[in-house]
Amino acid sequence: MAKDRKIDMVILGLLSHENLTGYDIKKRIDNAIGFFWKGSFGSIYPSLASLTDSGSIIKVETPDIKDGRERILYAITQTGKEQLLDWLSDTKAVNDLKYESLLKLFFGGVTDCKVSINTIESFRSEIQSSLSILRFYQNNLQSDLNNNDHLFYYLTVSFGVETYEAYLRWCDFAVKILCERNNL
Amino acid sequence: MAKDRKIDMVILGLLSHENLTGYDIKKRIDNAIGFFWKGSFGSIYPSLASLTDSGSIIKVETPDIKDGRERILYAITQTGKEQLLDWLSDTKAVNDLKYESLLKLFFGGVTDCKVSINTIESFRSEIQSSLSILRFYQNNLQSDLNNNDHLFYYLTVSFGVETYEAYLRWCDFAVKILCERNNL
DNA sequence: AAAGACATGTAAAACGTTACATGATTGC
DNA sequence: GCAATCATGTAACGTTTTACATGTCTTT
Repeated sequence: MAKDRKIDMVILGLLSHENLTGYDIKKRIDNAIGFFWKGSFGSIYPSLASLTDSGSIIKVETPDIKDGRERILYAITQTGKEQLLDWLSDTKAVNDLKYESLLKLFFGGVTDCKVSINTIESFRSEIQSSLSILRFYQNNLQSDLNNNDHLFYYLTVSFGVETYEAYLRWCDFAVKILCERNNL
Repeated sequence: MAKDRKIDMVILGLLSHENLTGYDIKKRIDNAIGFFWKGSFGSIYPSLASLTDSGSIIKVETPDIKDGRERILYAITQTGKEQLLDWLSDTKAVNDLKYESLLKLFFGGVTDCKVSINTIESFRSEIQSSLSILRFYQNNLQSDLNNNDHLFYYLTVSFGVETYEAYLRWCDFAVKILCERNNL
């Protein structure tokens, strides 16, 4: 047990706030932590099954099954909480970047400079739209930092804002250098 | 063919600069692009084999085999160059972050605030040591930006410096907020 | 003599995504 | 009525890491 599959920890973490269905969990991942963590149904449902088997979470009855729609609500158990706390208190963490845009830029020397500029511009516009969303969240969260959950959400969103702003500064810098270089 | 396996593109890109062995490629990945891309021998050697099969690269003779050590030098072919250029000119790129430190922080509400501060401090020291190395590279590269390869290397390293500095600013900010909150 | 770097490669395991399969409900 | 969303789940596929296996050369 305790293979420490990361998706397990994500689910335990989310369930430590509130009871959720698999579908809810997917939405939470996409909305709240999507900019630094991903998760698909294909990994969520199997994880829910194995966490249930190991007693880290349990299925709870939904008192208001108003429709014929299947809906399985999960709750974290004491075992699950302990597992989560163990993971949280371990300072070692894997932080991994896979930036294909940078990879393309790194090899930009073999091709026309405009290709690299396109790569950067494409990256920039992607970041810009994500940044707008993050700023929106940041503003909303800022107004209620006394709520402990909001505080931690706010801190991670602030990480996103700070780094995305840095990305944009770098985009300006890189494009400027490339243009100067090629008299564009 | 042309499954566009990313490791294939990394190898083609590196070979577009100079002929290399699998072992060399591993070192280049670790040193030059390690902060935003990873690769292991277990993916490099199979990729070299399949790229050779598809005619994207070829084995070249090493004229100075001075020792009994096995050493296979690879070179990129015209086919390989075209493949690389196709990939480079495609603006769509997958940029993926997996930050376990942020994940832990996000769930920090369930545990003692000091645990979260430890997580951040651990992240900070990791970033700090990487940043020193990146700054060292940045300075070295800056002195010879007329070399085109150096220019693109410099740009990616600058990305690292800019973002790592942003990370550190955020660490200060986050720790400060958490301390204020808990009168630490 | 031993440790560590050089050098190639394979096999197993882990992990995750994509696509598929199924079906109900809600909003337009 | 139709599209979108809600909702769960499986299977195939692909990629990558880890560990193993083997052997040489260089430095201490």
